Amino acid sequence: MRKPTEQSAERPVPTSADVARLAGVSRATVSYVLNNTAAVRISEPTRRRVREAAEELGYVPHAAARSLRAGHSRMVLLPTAHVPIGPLYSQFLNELQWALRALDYTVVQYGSLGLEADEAARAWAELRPVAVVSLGQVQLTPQGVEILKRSGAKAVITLGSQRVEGAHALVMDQGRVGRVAVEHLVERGRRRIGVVVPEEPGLEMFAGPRLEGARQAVAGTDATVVPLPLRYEEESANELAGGWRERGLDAVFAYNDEYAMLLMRALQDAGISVPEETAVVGSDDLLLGRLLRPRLSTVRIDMVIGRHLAELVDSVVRDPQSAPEARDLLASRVVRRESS
Amino acid sequence: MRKPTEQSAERPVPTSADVARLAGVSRATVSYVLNNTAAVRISEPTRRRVREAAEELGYVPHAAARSLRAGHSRMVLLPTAHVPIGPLYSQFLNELQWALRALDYTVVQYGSLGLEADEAARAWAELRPVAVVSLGQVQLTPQGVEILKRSGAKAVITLGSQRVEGAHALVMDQGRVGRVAVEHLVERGRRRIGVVVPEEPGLEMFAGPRLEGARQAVAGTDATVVPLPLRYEEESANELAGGWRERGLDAVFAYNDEYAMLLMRALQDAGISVPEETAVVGSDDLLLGRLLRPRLSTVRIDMVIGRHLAELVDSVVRDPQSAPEARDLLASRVVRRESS
DNA sequence: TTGAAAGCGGTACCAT
DNA sequence: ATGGTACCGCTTTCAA
Repeated sequence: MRKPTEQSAERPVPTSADVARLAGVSRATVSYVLNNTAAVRISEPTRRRVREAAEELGYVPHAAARSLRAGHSRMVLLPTAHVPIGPLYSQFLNELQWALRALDYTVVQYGSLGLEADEAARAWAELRPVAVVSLGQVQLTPQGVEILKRSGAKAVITLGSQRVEGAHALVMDQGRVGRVAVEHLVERGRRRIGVVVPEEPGLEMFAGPRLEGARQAVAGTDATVVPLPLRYEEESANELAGGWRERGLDAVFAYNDEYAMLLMRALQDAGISVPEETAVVGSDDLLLGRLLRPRLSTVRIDMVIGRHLAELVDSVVRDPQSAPEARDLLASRVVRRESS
Repeated sequence: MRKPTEQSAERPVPTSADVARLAGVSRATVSYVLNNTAAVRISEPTRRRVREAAEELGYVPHAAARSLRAGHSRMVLLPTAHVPIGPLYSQFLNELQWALRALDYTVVQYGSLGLEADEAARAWAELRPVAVVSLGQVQLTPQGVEILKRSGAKAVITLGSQRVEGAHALVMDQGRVGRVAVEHLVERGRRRIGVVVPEEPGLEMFAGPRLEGARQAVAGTDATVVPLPLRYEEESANELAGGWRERGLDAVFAYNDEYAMLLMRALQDAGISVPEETAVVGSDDLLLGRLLRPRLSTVRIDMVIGRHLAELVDSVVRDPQSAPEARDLLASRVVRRESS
């Protein structure tokens, strides 16, 4: 039985030298044993003594020292910021982390909320990650990319709507979400189509392209698109629903299912029938949307596969020239239910 | 104009020695200037030359080397895993990160999905964080805590239902959520009270205590509690609703608002009126719950303030004895709407 | 005001 | 089969 933890506060952190001393060998040997270095043969008894010494001391290698010596790390840095993320996104994030760990990378999310683009890039660069995968929550500039690469990052990959010079871009064509939604509404005979644009910060990078896609969908038809600012609050939705008839709208693409549910309720409370008077389409295919009456039509988004992206990261790390500069990885299709 | 990025792949990462050479000074001087070391006076012209050289080379200090030399880091590690997190949680997380950064800590989330408890603790320990704040998504054992402390972590703080020996515990009394919900139902005259227990993995640590709290609420009354396993799928909810009358239940605490919405819809589809025949209470006070008819009653949970926790982390780091060992930081109260 | 040099904790080359 | 040792990038005495 050992003394309680208060004492351990004083006890210095054990190093490989401590392990070596206890095992009666050199630091080199400790390193060989604990890393199973293939190029060198260590006798079984020695191996055991080293392992036991390490165990006894509670030795854990110092990642910083290791990567300092090695001249590189296997850290993949994922910048994060406050974006109201849905199940799609968080599932993807977990897939990605899992897949990267399987490839022996250390995955670290770096909360970068409130940092300026280049300031953030410097902060990341200090950690000398071998790769940075920006999920598009934090804006990355060409200078930022340059800083990272100068600091040894082999791969800088952006996953978002817009491309950044110097970075590998996985274009998630958010515009397509808006386009298929509105194409669907046009096919259903709708002509005056509202498109909800959330006012919450952090959503612009999704909302803008979706609105743009909606506009593309009506180009060459006699339908028109009307942007509809909306806060995610009942009051805001009621206000919007209040002036609905004056705007003469007969359909709305509501950004996503949550905004759609909010707006649909407000419309119904204002006496506007769905889908007869106004059709409603959301996106993300949330389970909750299926519980409404009428059931909510939605755009189902198939996110990039995490494993796929992990492999891309790995291949770019191994050979920066290897991978294509840009790809589109966002399949979207409408799931019609009852609200459209 | 510089050459495109392909070349920079070859260019070695600039070090403080490179800056020193370019500025025509020693590495020591570079360090003094860039860190604004107060104990030493450097002439203004020299400072300028150093700064310009650093700028020109795109120099970014190497965090690992710095903390290796310093013997400590200011990294706070937050283990994360796949828990379907709501807006409450993610807001809290962002508050915490923001507050810690304001206190000059580097906050890093470490995705630990699928790692065993002690395996995870070792992985974290390799990074030599000065503090680990476990949000309860990854189980921490006393051995894990010991490993971390031996590796120099000044503060190991757990935020969860159960306490771990050696760690500072911020007890989030999930039991209380179940207790107030069921107390409310008892007060409203209900006697056979179902408690939804989600079958999704990762939720046990919330679901268990909530059920336990529900049991406490009926102790000493003539009401009873019935655990109801439920998957977050329509089919599962319909099954549960199908056998509802045979169970003779007149109320249900549905774990949270999402499960509540799912179940309430299934109950209504099965011809069971809410709240007349069965009362329903969720938790988290989601906006969407207010859109249903009847409006969903819920338990509003006031999470710990991020800034508060950040200050606790800081004070424990500065003096491990300073802070109280445990506190309860989860206020919960029922918001009655129409479903109960 | 500035520089030389030691040392943080590992790893890997070169001897032995 | 093992040990000695240089070195990774940076900070910080101590001397000049």
